[in-house]
Amino acid sequence: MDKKKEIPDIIVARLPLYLRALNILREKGNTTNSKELGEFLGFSAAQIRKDLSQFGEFGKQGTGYNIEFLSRQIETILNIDDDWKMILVGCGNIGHAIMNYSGFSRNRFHIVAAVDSNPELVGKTVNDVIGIRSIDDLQQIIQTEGIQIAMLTVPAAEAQKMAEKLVEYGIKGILSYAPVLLNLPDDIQIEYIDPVLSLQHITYYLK
Amino acid sequence: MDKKKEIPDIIVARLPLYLRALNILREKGNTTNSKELGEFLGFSAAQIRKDLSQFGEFGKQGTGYNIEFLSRQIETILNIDDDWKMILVGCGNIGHAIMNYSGFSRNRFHIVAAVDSNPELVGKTVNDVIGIRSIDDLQQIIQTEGIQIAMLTVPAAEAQKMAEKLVEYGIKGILSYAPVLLNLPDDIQIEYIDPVLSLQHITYYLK
DNA sequence: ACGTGTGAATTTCTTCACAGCC
DNA sequence: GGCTGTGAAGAAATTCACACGT
Repeated sequence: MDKKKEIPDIIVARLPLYLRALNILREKGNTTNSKELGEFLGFSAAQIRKDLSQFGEFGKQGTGYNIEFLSRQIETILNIDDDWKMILVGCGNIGHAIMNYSGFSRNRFHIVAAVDSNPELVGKTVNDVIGIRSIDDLQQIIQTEGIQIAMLTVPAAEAQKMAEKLVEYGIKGILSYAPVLLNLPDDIQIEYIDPVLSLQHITYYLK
Repeated sequence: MDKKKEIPDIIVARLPLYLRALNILREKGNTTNSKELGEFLGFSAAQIRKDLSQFGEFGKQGTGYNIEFLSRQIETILNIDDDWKMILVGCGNIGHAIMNYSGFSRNRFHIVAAVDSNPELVGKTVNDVIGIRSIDDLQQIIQTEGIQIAMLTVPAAEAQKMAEKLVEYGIKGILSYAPVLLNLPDDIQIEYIDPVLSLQHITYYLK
């Protein structure tokens, strides 16, 4: 969020979509172009070109973009050309679903630890891999494993306090499933997932 | 998406956030103002006023906004002043977590049916309320219950085909958890939830 | 005095259109 | 001929700043 802030966040947010499109287009050949990519994603060809040009010159006139090459470039830009360790904080319903979801590790995001404050859950193993540990071990886990990303699935009332602890222990990015706006230092990256907000957005257009 | 389209979608998308903030500010008094609301959400006071002014004059000079009144107004605008029925399509991990999540019905979004194509799941009851039914009953369920919203949690490869069926049977809004862009008629409202995209956005700013 | 609602100014984002290279 | 990368133009979103009602 420093030298990086030159590039508008709205553009950064589209890069993961480009990547996803490329992963599908890859099956149909080894090059693509801004028109095809745009049609696939519902953006204009010009926007695709402008966006990508912020980061370099990845295409060739007359030819378009080499899919493999462009994918690699975007992965590098997004810092996802290497593995990330994550900790899951809160092992209720959502937490369990997350532990059982293979999509994270398929994309190089690995849940290496899970904690919960409920003593009844501590010690249980989910998915043959992740053993739920006590929240008292939080600091130690984060620091010995060198974890930078947390997924927060605790009740709304506890989210702020827990997020502050995570930051204190060294977490730099939080994906929060709790329906509350977290108030944290500016250098902490936060993303929210709240399906109720999405539904409320949908219903505006219904009826 | 018709007469409504006068108002930019980017503004509509903020209304649910305003509502969420009001629900919390409610505990501290019965009026608020654009400055307080803005600080709470990280928006400018001017933006809050501009946004709300698109829909009416909800505030009073010198006083601000009555929280109860404003909440009701926003609920009406978003069409969430009444209950909505939803169907859950796909009862795997995410589907199960959704059935067990009370946040939907707390916000007047009720899962009234759940279907899956896996015969082993059909007949099972989750959360004492929802019995999983066969995907063959999809059309009949949607039409007899008059359901307009679906939550789609099937594998990526099946999402497009399933979404088309849902639309054919009368669904108007889809909240999709599948990591694929759905290609559907313009009058169908779609929102996506994909935590991997959120993580890839976070990592851009890390390291 | 306080704080809304709103035109006007400003900033940001998107599209246009074309020179230049494959 | 096809398609990129990019200044310039255009559109959209945000902020400013203030008249006006309470």
